[in-house]
Amino acid sequence: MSDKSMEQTILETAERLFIDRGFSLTSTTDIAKEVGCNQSLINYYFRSKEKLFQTIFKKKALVFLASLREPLEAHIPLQEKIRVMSERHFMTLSENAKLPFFILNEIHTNPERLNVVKTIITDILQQISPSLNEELALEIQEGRMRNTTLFEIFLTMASLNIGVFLFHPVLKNFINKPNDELRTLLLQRSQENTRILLLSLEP
Amino acid sequence: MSDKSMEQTILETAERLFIDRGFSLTSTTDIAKEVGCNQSLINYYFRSKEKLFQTIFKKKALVFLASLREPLEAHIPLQEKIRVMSERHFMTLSENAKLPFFILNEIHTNPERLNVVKTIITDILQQISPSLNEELALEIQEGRMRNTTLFEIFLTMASLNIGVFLFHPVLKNFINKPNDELRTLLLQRSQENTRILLLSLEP
DNA sequence: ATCCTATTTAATAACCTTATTAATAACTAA
DNA sequence: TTAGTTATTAATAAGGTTATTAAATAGGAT
Repeated sequence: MSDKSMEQTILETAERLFIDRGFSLTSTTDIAKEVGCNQSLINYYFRSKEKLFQTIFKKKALVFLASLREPLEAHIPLQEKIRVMSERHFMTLSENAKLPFFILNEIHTNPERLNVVKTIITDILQQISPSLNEELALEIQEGRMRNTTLFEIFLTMASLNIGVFLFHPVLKNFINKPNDELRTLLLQRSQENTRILLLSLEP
Repeated sequence: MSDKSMEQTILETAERLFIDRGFSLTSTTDIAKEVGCNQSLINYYFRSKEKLFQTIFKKKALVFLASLREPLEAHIPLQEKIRVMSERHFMTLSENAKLPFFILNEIHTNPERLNVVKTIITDILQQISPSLNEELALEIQEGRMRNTTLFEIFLTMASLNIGVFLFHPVLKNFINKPNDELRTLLLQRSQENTRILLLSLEP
């Protein structure tokens, strides 16, 4: 039972509850009840509910954006890079299906949280945006791609990929299929989203 | 001051606060404070916070899906119908930019709320789905459209259009432009989304 | 065993919540 | 004016929230 430290157990339980119900609907009492410990133990280890949450939020924001951090093979065409990015993006989301809503929700209820996300995104952009922008400019100039911006490409990708997971609770109710078929449908949607994204870039 | 009835004032204030902060982060005390009346007046008129909320939620769910209820000209090609739907959809969203998150959030925190939305969607589908499905089948058969489903078309449309508004708080931070330029960008995005949607249907 | 430290619990202060009750105030009709 | 509604407020019950304090317990080193 205590092969995992209490601190770790609290952290993991808090993670689960925060992601499921959000910051404001998760009380430290709930977490303690779930862990099976005294409520004050949470303050003992993490000082405050807010601090505990911040730890988790940062971590999850990183996971949420992880797919965009992974380096891309340098010598493949831009189109291929975008395909890889979109597929990776969708993959990370399938493995963390609850994150899109969680992140969006917490930013919405407390705009301060945006700073964490902003830092991560800015960081990523500094890494990849210069070279991608250059490649994009070339593709456009050579007439191999539509005149567009990295911003638009990311927005399309994010909208298509995140959409599936945000609407999941609603969609589930309109697709009366067993869970494993739903997973197949999900993978198909990754393909379809990538297809649409690339299509949108054609000149 | 009391040219509007107290009941109406409470309703409108509750509407605003609920949409901004959600059900759980809006207390009846907050509403009363904002209205400038006693907290128990809210229960006097609406019996409970829950009932007050339900009234508002139903109304807003209808608005949220209103664009899909508007009838389509019967004799235009399916492609044109889809274009009109997408543009209308985006338009309703721009006029109710906070609704996508509001609806999604409330469904998430209380899945019971899904029933309201489900009823409305089922209703809409019964109205439009048979004829659209027939037209779609024909277009596919004649090789004028890719083999797809109404479900996928709606999912793509919703993802692209709703995405813009869900990410708005984040996007605003990365576009350092004045608000009126932002509005222009928004309209452009409607065009772009429609373009992508129709592109995705080409054979 | 004892002391020391780290962990855990119990008790509680100082809030904030919603719904109910009873007491006023305002208005309306006879 | 008076009686009867309707609208509004004050007071409060019953519960929930987080953070703090002090007390209890456990484990290890001496």
